[in-house]
Amino acid sequence: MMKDFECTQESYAREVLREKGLKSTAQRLAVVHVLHTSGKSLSIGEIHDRVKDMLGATGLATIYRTLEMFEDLGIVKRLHFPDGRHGYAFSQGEHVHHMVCVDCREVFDFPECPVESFDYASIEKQGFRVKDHFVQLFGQCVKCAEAA
Amino acid sequence: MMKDFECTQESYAREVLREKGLKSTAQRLAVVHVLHTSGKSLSIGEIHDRVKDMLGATGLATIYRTLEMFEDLGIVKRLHFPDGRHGYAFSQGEHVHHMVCVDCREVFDFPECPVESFDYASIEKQGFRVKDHFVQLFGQCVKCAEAA
DNA sequence: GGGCTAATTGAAAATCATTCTCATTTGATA
DNA sequence: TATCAAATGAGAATGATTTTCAATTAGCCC
Repeated sequence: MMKDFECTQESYAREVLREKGLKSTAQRLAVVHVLHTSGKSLSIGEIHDRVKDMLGATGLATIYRTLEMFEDLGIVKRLHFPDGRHGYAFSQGEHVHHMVCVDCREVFDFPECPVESFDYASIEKQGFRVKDHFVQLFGQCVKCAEAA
Repeated sequence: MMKDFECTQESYAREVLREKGLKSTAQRLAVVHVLHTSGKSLSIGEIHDRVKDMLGATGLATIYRTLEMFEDLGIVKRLHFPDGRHGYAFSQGEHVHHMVCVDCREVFDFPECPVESFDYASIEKQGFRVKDHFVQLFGQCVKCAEAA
């Protein structure tokens, strides 16, 4: 049973999945849909709930499996919150960092990478080879600032 | 019972604790000692094991409580690994970021902050007020590169 | 369109991580 | 040294994540 909530992001996901020989299941597309339409980052539980709203009974394990796979594929980005919890946000594969409103958890992208232009000289002097980086800004968005 | 494994880092911790009216217990100082002497970041379980080696029976909950407190006090830094696990590393309060060897988990500091010099203009145009940031580099250290 | 097959899923159990509770112990202060 | 709030240990409780396995389904070939 394949629902018709198709949009650009879902087509993109289908594409990536097919390239890797993975199946475009209703559950996987629903996860993309939920993340994409929400605008803000969501917890596993929130994603699970919304997918259940769309599809009916859905296993929590499937959500975990899907998100892990999507993270590997670069379709979603896992965010680390200061309190240790995780959030997930849609991400179309480009190199983007995120700033998260600590109040409403909405996610804003910023495409300029502060680390990319950074001079690694002192680090590489120590022989450390940088392969990846994680950057995330925390703060308050306009709406939450006004509400306060 | 107060063991005598005192060093600069433990004195520093004592200081911070006293300033806040908190007690310098054997367990707390042992956590500082373990993190400081290890050089690399440790998981909660590793810290627990090493503290037990020093002090004998110690509750895991105490380790959790201590690390949370130390993080608030700026004495330890919690690291987020790509696989979702957490590591803890000693940090003497200054603004420092970390690069972590993904093989041996050793932690290296880099005091220059790539985000500090970053131009927030495009972000602040959106009204987002940045309050904090998390930056972490992943890569391979000399030793692990040579071993490979 | 129907059948085949490997990939995927749901449900529940298992595991692992974290927090809570509360009786007991201990560090700091006088 | 006595006092007392703060801190601890042990284990239970909770929460998060992973595993297992039988049942289902997407993608493919005809």
